[in-house]
Amino acid sequence: MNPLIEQFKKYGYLNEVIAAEVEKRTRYFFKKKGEHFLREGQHASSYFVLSTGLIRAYFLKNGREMNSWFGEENQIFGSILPVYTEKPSFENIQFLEDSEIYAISVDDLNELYRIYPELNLIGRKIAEEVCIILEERIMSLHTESAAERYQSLIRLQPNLINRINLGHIASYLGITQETLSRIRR
Amino acid sequence: MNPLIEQFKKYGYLNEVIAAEVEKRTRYFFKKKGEHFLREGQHASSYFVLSTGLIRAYFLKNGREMNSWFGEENQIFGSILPVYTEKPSFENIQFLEDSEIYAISVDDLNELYRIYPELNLIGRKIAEEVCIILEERIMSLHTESAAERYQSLIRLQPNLINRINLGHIASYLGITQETLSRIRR
DNA sequence: ATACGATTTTGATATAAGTCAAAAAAAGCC
DNA sequence: GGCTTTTTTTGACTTATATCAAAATCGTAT
Repeated sequence: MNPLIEQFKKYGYLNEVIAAEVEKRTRYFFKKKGEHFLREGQHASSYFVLSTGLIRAYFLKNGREMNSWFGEENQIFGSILPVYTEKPSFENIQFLEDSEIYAISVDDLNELYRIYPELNLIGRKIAEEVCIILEERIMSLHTESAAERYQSLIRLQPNLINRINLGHIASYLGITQETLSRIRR
Repeated sequence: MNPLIEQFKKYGYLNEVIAAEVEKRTRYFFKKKGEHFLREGQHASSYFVLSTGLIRAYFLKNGREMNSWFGEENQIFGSILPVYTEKPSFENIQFLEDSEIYAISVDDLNELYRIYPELNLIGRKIAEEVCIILEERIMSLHTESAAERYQSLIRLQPNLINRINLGHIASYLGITQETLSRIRR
């Protein structure tokens, strides 16, 4: 069973017919560290899962890269704007380690939502969970100091600290690398 | 047709049977300015729509109130945590003007999702739209200065500026009232 | 119109975090 | 192992925003 289907099953019952249809539309990729999966401006996008690897989403602000999120193994994710709307992505998705990805395109998924309406339960649950995660990030940015945001990241994604360099983490937290270095000390 | 059903219909097709079931479970409230609709710690919650009025969601941080969002007429909203999970709300919802509300409880809604699985399409679309709005707020908090966040608020919810006092807006932006006063000048 | 409470503005000073430059440390590479 | 490149830390100084206190303005009821 592919890891994408495994993730779907966490959110609700997926019968064998639909699972087979998802299987048929799942694409596997192997990507080297540094390669991109999605570029700013693209419309085509997917939900995807890493069976191994690490990923970051970033965008450009005044010519500088800023990280918007990181993804580890066995989580389902996608770029919100192109997955949930017709609008192009404003973010880029890049691999920080060699990675294996299982992905289903938005077009294929929308077709399945249409043919098998009961799949919308899983789609709803996923979007609802994304809301929870986004709200937690909003709270962190809204109410916490730089040092507190760093603590929150450690609490929510403890592995990241050892896999990602300081500059990437600082830009995710919305502070400079120098400030983060001072916080850590 | 009640305003809650009108909102649902924006997100997808709602047949007459389901519309009637929603109608049956919709509750109408009239609330005076200053009254609360939801208190921190409550589990019971709802999706709701104001036909007239204005609402704020706030929480306590170090004994101070901070506003997390504002709601105007003819938008659907709810408190994310109690609506999308079993967890109690960390926020309070209070009316800033006399308001008329049409609400459906999470329990009733979940029952309808179960009986009429096709309703999950609308539920998915709503949650997906919430994600878009939350992501926009994250971008604002993550990348913008206080003055830029104020501009973003004016762009996204231009009416609020005239209906809500400075202190409330400042706390929503994550700055002090004094700073906002200086930005405005 | 007047007086009261609520809201907004102003001023002086303090603090958190940013910037720029350079040094130190760590990771890759032949 | 020594050399290069990348990453992290340190230092000096600047800027954005917070804090505390007080004054000014606005809104509303009498």
